Amino acid sequence: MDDAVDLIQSAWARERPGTPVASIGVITRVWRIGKLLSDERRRTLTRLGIDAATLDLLSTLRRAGAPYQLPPGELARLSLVSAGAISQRVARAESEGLVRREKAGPDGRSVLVTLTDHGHLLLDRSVDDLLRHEQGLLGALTEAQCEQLSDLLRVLLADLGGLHEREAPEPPTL
Amino acid sequence: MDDAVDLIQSAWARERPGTPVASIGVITRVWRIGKLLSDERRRTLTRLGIDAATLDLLSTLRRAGAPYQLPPGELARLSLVSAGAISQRVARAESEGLVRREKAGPDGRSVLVTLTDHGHLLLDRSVDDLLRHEQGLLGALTEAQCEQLSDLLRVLLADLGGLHEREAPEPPTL
DNA sequence: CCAAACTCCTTTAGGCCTAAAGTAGTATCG
DNA sequence: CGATACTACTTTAGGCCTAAAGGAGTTTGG
Repeated sequence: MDDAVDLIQSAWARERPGTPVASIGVITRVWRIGKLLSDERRRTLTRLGIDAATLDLLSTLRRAGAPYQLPPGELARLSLVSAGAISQRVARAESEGLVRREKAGPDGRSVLVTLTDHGHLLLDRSVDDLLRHEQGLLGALTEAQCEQLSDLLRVLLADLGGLHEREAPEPPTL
Repeated sequence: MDDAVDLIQSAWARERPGTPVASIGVITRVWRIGKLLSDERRRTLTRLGIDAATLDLLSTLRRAGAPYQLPPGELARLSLVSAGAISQRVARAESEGLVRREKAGPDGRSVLVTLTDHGHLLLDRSVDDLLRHEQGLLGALTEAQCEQLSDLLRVLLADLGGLHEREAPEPPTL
C-alpha cells in the first residue's frame, strides 16, 4: 500500500520521467515526521507553559551538570542553531529569569550562561511529562524496530554531521 | 561508539535517573537529520535562486499534473502547513509571477492556484539538480539500508499522520 | 609595540511560520 | 425567507530563525 510520500515519488515519475526520486523515500519522510513531532511538541509545551527553543536551552544547560553553565558558542554547537539564535534565546530566557549571563574568566569576550534555580525548576517540572508523552508517540514501533531505526539514523546523522565543514573541500594531507 | 544523541541520552540518565529517555534515539535523530538537510537545502536553493517554501508550492502544483492547479486548502493539506502559510506563500509566488490566483466555479469562496509558465520553467530548472544533490547526501547508506529506513519511517509516519485528529477523542461508535 | 587578523558574542534586517481573528459566501432549518 | 452555523480563504500579531553586519577583546608578526 502507498502512503503520501510514495505518491509524491510516483507523481514525479509520472510527470517528469527521469527525475532522480531515490532520496524522497528517506528525506521527505524524515521531514514530515519531524514536522508532525514538532507540531505535537508545540501543543504539549503550550500546555506546560514553555516553548521549544527555551526548553532546548534549559535542557542543554541542565544536561551539562552542575554548575549548569556553558558559553554561548558551545550552546550553539550543541543545539545546531546559529550563534545569533542563541543570543536571542538567552535574552528571552534571561528576561524571564530562567538563566543568567556572566562575564567569564580572563578573556573579556567570553560569556557563561548559567541556569537559575527558577530555570532548573521549570525544566525539571516539564521534561519527564514531555518525554513520556513523546515515548507514547512511538507506539507504532516495536522495541526492536525503534532500535533498528535508531541505528540507521545514527549512521546517516554521523555522515551528515560534517556537512558544513565539507563545503570547502580541504586539500588531502599529503 | 557513541554519537551526540547517545550522549544526550546518557546525560539525562546521569543527571536525572528515571527520566524516560527511550524516545530520544529516534526523535532527536529525526530532528537533527531534518535540520541538517534543511540547512543544506537552503544553501543549495539560494544558489538556484529560489526558496524552500516556494519550491514546495510549485512542486505540489507541478506534481498535480496539467492543468497544474489546486485550491489553497488542498495545498495546505498536502504540504503540512497551515492555511495561513499557504495564503502567504501564494501571495509571494504570485508577486513574482510564478502562480496565478483564479476564482473558481460556482462557490464564491473557493480559489484555484495555477502554475504559470514562468513558474513551471523555474521549477523544471531546479528540481533535478536539487534531487540529484540530495541523493548524494544519502551516500552513507547502502541501497538496502535506504529501503529499510524508508520502510520503518513509513510505519511511523502513517501512525503519526492522524495525530491532529486524535486530539478530541471520539466516542466509540457503539 | 602596534596594526591586521581573528575570535566571541550581539544586533539587525528580513523570511517563514502558527494561532487566532477577520471577511465573505453557502447551507441549514424553523 | 432570514437567522445561525459552517466553510474557504486572508489578514494580523507575534515568535523564532538565518545571514550578515557590528562591537569589542585578543593574538600575531614585523
